[in-house]
Amino acid sequence: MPAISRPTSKDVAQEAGVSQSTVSLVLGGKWTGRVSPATARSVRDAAERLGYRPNQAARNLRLGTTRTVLLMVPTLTAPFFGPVYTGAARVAARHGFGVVVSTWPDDAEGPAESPFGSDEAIDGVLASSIAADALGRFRETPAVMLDSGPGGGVPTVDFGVADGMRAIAGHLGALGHRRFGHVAAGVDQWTFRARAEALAGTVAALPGGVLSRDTCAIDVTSAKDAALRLLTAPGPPTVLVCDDDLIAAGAYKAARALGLDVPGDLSITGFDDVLLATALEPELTTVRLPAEELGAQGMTALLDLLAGERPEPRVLPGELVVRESTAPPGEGGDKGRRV
Amino acid sequence: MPAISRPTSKDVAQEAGVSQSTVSLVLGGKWTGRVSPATARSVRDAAERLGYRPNQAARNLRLGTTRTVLLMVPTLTAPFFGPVYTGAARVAARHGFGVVVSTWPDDAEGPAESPFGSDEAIDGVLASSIAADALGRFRETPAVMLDSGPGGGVPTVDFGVADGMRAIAGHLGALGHRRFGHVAAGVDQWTFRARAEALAGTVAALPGGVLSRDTCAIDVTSAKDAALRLLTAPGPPTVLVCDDDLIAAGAYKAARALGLDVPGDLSITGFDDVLLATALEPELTTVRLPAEELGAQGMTALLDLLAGERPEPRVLPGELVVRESTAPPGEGGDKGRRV
DNA sequence: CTGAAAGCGCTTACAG
DNA sequence: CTGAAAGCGCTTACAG
Repeated sequence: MPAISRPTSKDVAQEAGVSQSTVSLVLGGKWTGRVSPATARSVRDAAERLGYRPNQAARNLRLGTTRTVLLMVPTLTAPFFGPVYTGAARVAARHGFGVVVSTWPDDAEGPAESPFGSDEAIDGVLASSIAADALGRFRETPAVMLDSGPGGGVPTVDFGVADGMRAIAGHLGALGHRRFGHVAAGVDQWTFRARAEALAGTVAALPGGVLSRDTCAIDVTSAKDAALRLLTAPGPPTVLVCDDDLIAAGAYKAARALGLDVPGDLSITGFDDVLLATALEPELTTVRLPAEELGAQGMTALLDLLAGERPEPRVLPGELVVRESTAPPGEGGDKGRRV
Repeated sequence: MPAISRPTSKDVAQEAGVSQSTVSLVLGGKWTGRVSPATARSVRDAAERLGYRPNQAARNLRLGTTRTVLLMVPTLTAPFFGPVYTGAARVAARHGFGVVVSTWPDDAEGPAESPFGSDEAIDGVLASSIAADALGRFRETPAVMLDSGPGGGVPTVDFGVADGMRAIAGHLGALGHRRFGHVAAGVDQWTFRARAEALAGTVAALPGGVLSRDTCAIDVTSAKDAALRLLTAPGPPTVLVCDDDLIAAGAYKAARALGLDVPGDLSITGFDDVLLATALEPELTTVRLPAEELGAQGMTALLDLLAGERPEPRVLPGELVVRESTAPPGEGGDKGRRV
């Protein structure tokens, strides 16, 4: 029950002294060569005067569209996806589109149990952090893949994670580190495979470089356990390269549990640069991934696709952010240890 | 462009051998006494067979609704609002509603510059963490206030923050603390006023209880500075009660900067229980606020309101979560200090 | 250059 | 108990 009934295109037509068709043509931007400039101007003035806003429901009904886009993400709880949604919703709103969110139905229950209205009618989908061939029933729907790697015959927007990881490894190598431990996310996604590969490559190219690896779930406790295993193995690493900031938080805990000072005894790096990175002590050296930009660029690409264009693949570079959790190896000795 | 044109109510009518009206009546749940049970059954079977889903655009046009609800929050960057949105969107989707998000236009620019489509047509608004009299142009729109305190003549859903704060202060008092420092959010919201009041009341009731207070923005750096001021004043507190978890992270930094062990030399508490709380070392004693539940209950209330009911005010209790950041005062002495 | 008309898919009086 | 018809507000051939 809207407070006051809004003006319709009919009202605008009457106010401007023209027909509804003319109003639609002018306001829809399809008037050049079909309506005189003077008439167009008076229609626009009338619309402005009345505060006219087209009724989307009527528009959608007529056009057979929904002006709704579905954003699918692996999980809602990771701090990473909030900004992705924000970015996507911001550009969507600018074009009169809404965004609904759904998680990938790997929760065993299957699509039917998906908490959100994923079976509602949509015009397109933004699929984040998933393999292109997992699109499933959205195969038929215009789609853009986010953070899922190139290929798959679908437009993509990705982060330059390999470059980001090389920047981290390079920074660490320059500091003098040779013994690397990789606390890897045990999640089968392109982004983590790319990180692992880039790290392995860079360490292998380093004279005397050695890399050990352990895998964990993306939560603090699991990460701490994995870090502990790496740190207590013979010939332990002098740096723990973590697949994301949350995992790095777990690595901090492992370090403290072993009485290791960060970065004196052990350097630690993250990935993503979420809020947590500066809340930790010492503040975390990490790679900033422009998550909001990912959502925004993804939505832009999807809108282009819907308009019949063929958007080019895009790569958003990450940025190495050096803070206080990295230092030359062994510098700290035992002085920073706590009992 | 949907892959295949979806079946309409006309198709269902034909399949069931009845009229479109009957289909609408049956599927709309308004058939009792107007359609025979046998007919109703056959309509439902036909709809099922065809996989019929009503066209929302047509429905909205006919009914004059939008099936869209606006969620307004103070800021999108705080980790607290993600779950609120999730909870709201979950119950909204169950009723065929969408949720759009907008932030309060305190960004100087005013409503016109609001990033989201806040001037799009909506059926109702969920207003979070704001004074009821700040509803502005949504005064006319059905609204539910979230986390904004009771009163204002609008249905409300709130957290039991006063009780939560009393639980924290009680826990601390039982541990033996008497000198309290309050690192308060310098934000004029009901929830923070309620926290301050509850803390002051509980400390005042404690024999020998004394309370100092300093104010900060809700970010780590500002919180660290405020904590530092409290800690370096004469007769410093033995515990820092922080208005939220992020502020507590700042307090941790202040403690480390001063060489104070947590909780040996100084206890610290937070509020909210976001992800950060367990990522910190030591893990944070805090009050868990059911943010997702706030969104869900708020949306339920709004849907009730839209259905013509008058939802009762609701209060969602917080839960004290005791972790490792609190201990009896002075226990640590100087042993935990770092140089 | 402009207008009259059809129709998108619903829901709801209204008539029977 | 059931159906024919109107109309929500748009956009787009079509006619002039």
